[in-house]
Amino acid sequence: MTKTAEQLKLDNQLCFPLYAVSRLVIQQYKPLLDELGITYPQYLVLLVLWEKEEIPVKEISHRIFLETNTLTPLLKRMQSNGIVERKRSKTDERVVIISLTTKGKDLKNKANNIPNKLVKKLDCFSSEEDLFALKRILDKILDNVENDKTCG
Amino acid sequence: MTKTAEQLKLDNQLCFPLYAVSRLVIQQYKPLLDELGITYPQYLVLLVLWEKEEIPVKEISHRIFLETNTLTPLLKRMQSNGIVERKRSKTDERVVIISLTTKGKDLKNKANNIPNKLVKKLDCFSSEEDLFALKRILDKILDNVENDKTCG
DNA sequence: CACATTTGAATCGTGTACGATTTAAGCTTT
DNA sequence: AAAGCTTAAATCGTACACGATTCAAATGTG
Repeated sequence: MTKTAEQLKLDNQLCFPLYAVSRLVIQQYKPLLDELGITYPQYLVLLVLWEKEEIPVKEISHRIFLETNTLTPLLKRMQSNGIVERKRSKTDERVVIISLTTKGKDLKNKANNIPNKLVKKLDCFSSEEDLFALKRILDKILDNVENDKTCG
Repeated sequence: MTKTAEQLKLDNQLCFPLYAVSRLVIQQYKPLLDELGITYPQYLVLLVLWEKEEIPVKEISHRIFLETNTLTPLLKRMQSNGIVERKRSKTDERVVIISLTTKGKDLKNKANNIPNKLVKKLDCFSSEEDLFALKRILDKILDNVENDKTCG
């Protein structure tokens, strides 16, 4: 088989396992997040807000790499579920500031044990060593994406 | 900061970079796949079909880890774009067999250079060494998922 | 052979993703 | 200060994802 034909085999693809494992891990989160009444992308928003209670949509977008056209409806759903509030900035009317409600803050306590539970679930599929290596490589890629905008 | 609080910081999550990088890589594919008139999940289906021209939906599902409720509409779109055909199996009326049209087969030639182009794009973000390690770890995880169904 | 169970697709509902466009507010430049 | 450019969200359209349910065809069991 030629080299290009070889490369077109599913097993030789890099993106495919990345995509498959990403979805797999999110599925592992599902039952835990169901208890909090949130989805995985909503969980990411909360991770950001638990670090900084008030933040513009744009900054959330930048932090978790999701466009505003994904975030706007997502944040509206979180608002109607009583988790966050949306208000216009007084200094710049274009900016929408997202903040946590009391309910949103309280969810942090309920989420405390999620990381540990996840690690336990993932232990079934991989060694801790590999998971560390995985995180290191992925973080490096994201760093490069952030800093090196010349090649994209 | 306590250990659990520390774990709830975005930067300490494993799944987040996995999810972000997965979407990032799929975005790198986009302009290349646009030329073929297909999406990334459709490309995965084609990778399977280029290896084996006739295959039941169930087997595609098993191969690329997507449920039939995702595949059915996706395959119908591919059918209406003239890339695949769908027909019921004669020996088992429940089974739908997917096969390539001439157009679907021809797309393989157009796709020949995609893997190389992708590697070049990803070189901007990561060393080849890291990409190899990444693939090795992810493949191992998928292997374990396939073989070890006791812990899920 | 009737009946319960299993199985492969399809259907339904909700929630992302994201390119492209629009809208409104701020900024710039003359 | 008006015209033009930029920017932050929102809107629109298309395509996934996936849990839950449905439906029909196959299979297994008494």
